[in-house]
Amino acid sequence: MARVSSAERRAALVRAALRVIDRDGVHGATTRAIVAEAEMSLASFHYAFRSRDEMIRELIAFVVQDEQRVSLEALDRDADIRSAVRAGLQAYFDLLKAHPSREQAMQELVQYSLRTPGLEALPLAQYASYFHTARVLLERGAELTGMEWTMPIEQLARILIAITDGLTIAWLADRDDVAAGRLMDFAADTIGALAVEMPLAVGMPLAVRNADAR
Amino acid sequence: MARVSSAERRAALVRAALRVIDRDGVHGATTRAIVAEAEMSLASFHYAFRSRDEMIRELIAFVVQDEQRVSLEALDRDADIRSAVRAGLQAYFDLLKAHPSREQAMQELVQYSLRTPGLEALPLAQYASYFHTARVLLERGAELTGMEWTMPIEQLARILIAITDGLTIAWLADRDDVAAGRLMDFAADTIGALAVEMPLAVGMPLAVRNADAR
DNA sequence: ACGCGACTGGGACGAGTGACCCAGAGAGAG
DNA sequence: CTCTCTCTGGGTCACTCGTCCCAGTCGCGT
Repeated sequence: MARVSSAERRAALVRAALRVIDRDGVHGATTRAIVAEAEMSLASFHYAFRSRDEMIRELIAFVVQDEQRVSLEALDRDADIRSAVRAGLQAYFDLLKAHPSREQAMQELVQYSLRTPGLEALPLAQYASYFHTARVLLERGAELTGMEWTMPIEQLARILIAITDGLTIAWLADRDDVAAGRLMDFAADTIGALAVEMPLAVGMPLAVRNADAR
Repeated sequence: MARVSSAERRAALVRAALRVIDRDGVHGATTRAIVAEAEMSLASFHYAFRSRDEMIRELIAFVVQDEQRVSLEALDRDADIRSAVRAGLQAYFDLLKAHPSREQAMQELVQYSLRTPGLEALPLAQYASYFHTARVLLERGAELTGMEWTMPIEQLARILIAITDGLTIAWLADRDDVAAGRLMDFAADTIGALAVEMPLAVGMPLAVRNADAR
């Protein structure tokens, strides 16, 4: 094995652990499975990390940051807010269909953290990040379509995350694409109905504003 | 240990396993932990069950049946459908607050089954049962308040379950009672708005037509 | 070029794990 | 009462787990 810095090794181990978790679940992410995936020796693991939990902690931080990045990139700019929300949900759902075990792993990580002494605080941060991301998405979506929300955006963000989570679990259980589609339709209709046209600013017609919003 | 029938022993072990899972999670439900909780010997476990997985299988069947019973008993008969839905959600949320780890365990069981060869089909049955229960609750709720649903009840049931699951995960992560309350308010408003007064009718043509529409 | 210290590989340890086995206890049938 | 068959207790097996140790190695600064 080539000699690399401890920091690089930590990152490589976290990436390898993610692949293992994706494939075999959190339970299957043993130190041996991880170092095998990373093609390292067991000793390298404990040279880079004090313990497995320390690695899990770093892994969760990485995942949270990564999810935030991905979903912010996926923001769609559709004609109306209802379509924008629907497209956003569809984008997530396509991701779920493409990598079901990855999304399942995210939920497993929450469960695992909640059960593991010393890691109880991580889910709080994880969900704070989710809510923040949802909030940013909703804000940008409204901005791009010239609308504004009639409900505090924190509440909207929580609704969106709840529906996304619920959609995920149910779909993982029964893989019913049609039902998932209907659920997303409903969510988009409902959330879309909570936006109203932004009052016209002085000297700024709607068409212009829409054009600028790109 | 007293001599009891194999069937009783199976039931006792399942109940003990549920207590262990409630306390320590699915991961902590080892055969030894379960027999210790049930105050039996390890041999009794493998006399009653061929394997741990066989016990888990029976446990999930028991849990699904039990949840259905409990939620059907909790049906409230409030003045209007919106309040009825809100009260139902609150009843569930109170249960969640009283036994957080039990609801977490239910989700862990889904994740575990999805990851365990031979148990992949169980979540499908579990969610079919959830949807059925939600459906019955919605039907009875509408009936008691003299309303009828303007959306196919299967879709409504899935919405209700999704929101409940999403509510559960988020609350388990951040324990924000106020936000959970607002989410339930929103769900009740939204779902309540999908019911209309049942037309008084000799022979009730609309209701009959709706019933046929299945 | 060379020594030092960061890094690696293989092996080992102790605690658990699910599964299994067998001698024997004891309740119920005859 | 005695026989039979279900059920029990304790012990054991093979295996996996996280963690640790130590001899050796190789890059880097001097």
